[in-house]
Amino acid sequence: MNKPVSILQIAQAAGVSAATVSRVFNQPDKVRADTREMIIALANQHDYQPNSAASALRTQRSKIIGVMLPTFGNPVFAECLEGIASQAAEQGFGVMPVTSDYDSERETKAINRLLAKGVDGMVLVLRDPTKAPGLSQLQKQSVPFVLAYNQHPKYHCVGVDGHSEVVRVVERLRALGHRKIAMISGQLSASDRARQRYQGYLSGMQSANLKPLALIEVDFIASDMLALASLLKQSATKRPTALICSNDLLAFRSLRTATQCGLSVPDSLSVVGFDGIKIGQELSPMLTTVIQPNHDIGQWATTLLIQSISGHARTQKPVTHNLECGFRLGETIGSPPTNRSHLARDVF
Amino acid sequence: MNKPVSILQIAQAAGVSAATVSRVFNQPDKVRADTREMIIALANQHDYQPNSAASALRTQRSKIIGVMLPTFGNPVFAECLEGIASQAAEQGFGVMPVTSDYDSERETKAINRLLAKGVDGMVLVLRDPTKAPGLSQLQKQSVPFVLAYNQHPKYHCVGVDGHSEVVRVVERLRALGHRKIAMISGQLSASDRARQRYQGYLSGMQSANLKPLALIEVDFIASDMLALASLLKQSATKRPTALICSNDLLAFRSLRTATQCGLSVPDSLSVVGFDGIKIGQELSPMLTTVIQPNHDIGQWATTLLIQSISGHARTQKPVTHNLECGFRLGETIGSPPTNRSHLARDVF
DNA sequence: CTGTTAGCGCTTTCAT
DNA sequence: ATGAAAGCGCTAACAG
Repeated sequence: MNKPVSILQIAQAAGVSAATVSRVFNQPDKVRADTREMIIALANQHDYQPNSAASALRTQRSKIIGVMLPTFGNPVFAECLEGIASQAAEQGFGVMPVTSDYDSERETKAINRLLAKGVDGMVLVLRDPTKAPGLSQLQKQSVPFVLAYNQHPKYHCVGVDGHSEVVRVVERLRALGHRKIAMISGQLSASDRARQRYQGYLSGMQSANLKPLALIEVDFIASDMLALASLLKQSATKRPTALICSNDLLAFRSLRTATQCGLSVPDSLSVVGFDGIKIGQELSPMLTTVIQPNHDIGQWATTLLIQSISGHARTQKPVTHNLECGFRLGETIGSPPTNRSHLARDVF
Repeated sequence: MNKPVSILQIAQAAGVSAATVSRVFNQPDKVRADTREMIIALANQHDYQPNSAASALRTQRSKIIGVMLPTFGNPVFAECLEGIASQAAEQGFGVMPVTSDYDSERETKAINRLLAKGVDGMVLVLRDPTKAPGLSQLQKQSVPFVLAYNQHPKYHCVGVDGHSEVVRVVERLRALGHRKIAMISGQLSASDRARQRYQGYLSGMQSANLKPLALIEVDFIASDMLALASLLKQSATKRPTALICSNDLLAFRSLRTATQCGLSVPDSLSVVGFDGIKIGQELSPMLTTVIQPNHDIGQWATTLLIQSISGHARTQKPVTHNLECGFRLGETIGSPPTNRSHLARDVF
């Protein structure tokens, strides 16, 4: 239980005052080169590290960024967190993440825990930015924050334009010849992302001059894909030929459901995901999906946040960054079965 | 930029000393009930939160736990982190995670960053506990730590007994009739977990009176599964009938490789994973795998760590907890193809 | 049960 | 370029 070295010991060993040692770490140019190097050498030699609590107390900055995500289990957020953490580390910040499990009440509690830990700012992935009580708390205490994957004109946001991405997916499917394109989503009420993607589906269908089909809304937690199953069990002329999934996890489930219904992908059903989580490309068939730049979203959000914290452009206007998505052309989409080939298959 | 309320303001508002307010938060029973409640009311009313930096400075405890993982992207560690974070939160601790990306040098740097942030202790997932330079640093500064998923007699460890779990897998496969059972793994040199599992394979084969096949060692980062592919392309009588994968990610790849080689699973090849990541059960075929209690591993490690931090049983002997694994009987294993059915297929 | 007192280690004017 | 001094907000003896 040996005590760590303090700035004073280094100062004494160097024959200077504590102030000088402090400057070496915080404003190196204000110290003559040779003294600086001597002090650095001494510091290394003694394993000296400035005490973060003392520095935080004095400067009123913890150099810690709070992060709230729905869960670490979804690779989307895990990758995002990686982006946040690496960018933060680069700038000398640590990261303190908490999860809300997609639950509004927990969001509020989580934000408060972060606040109690004295974070300098937060990156938040909210269920719904229009009704998040925690935010007012942040504003009252004027703690900077940036939303990730959310959209809201009044706050800093970093994410993707889910709307137009889904429009493009519809276009692609249309180009392949699909006309009966359905969408499956988690509960729309549970996230603005899901709503945005669904809106994209509607617009896309309209632009493509196709009739949108009823949304298949499933409880994300429960693994019941019954609605989809009963849809897929309809005759080939009635069921959709393509399915747009609001996220990759749902796409995996849909793939499995299709298999269980005896439909082969992509011959009898095309499936497209949204998220681009890496595991999708390891599977057979490889998932076709919209690839979100999760890591970059985290990085950008962090950069933006640290700018806010540092006070550059204070009382700045809210900024929204929508990053470009990629597209993985996997093995789960193809042309829709024609009547002929369909009949042929039945005969066979 | 309104200043947060300090303990002094609450004290004045309540007509007591700062010490009393402090006691309300730290040793509530030492304060008369009515004064305590009055103070709590006042604190809430003013949104008072004890300043964590000040408290950390004074007590020399940050109430933050450092966590080092290879990556957040692997659901195994993401789930573990969730366990750590929830347990930590329960005990009033925050968590500060960093990733090492399976790289020894980064491990050392990451540990130092955590140290610089003044964490009270760490949960570590190391590449190899026998040669981790960072650990000596921790011991020198007597910062408590617990290893997760690693095994080492000299340190606190929480994990699973990969050895005997794999032995059991071999037994299962043997019971199904398999005799040519191969194992595929990431680089053994890259983790003691991989080595432990491989040893389990060897023991298991020996006990089952089977001849172990050469380990298929793949570079985990590169996606080359060539070695496996060439093995699977051999004639049915030469190639293995079952494949034990050292982790689930490898299992997914193996499944894909098998498909690409024209082998159907489980008819022509049985595949077993290790990890039990959740997505495995959403796929078709559902992955058969050993389920590690990742969340519990995180929880236990954290509990143990906080005990060490709190100084209960100081200079205690190192403890190792190996938690029980589960088993998911998915759709990727079955009896090996018999000669008869094999010939039949060839003829067809 | 409550108050007084003395710092925890660092940063930052303000001098020199 | 460097030093002296004050104090960030809180907690833990020690008194009473």
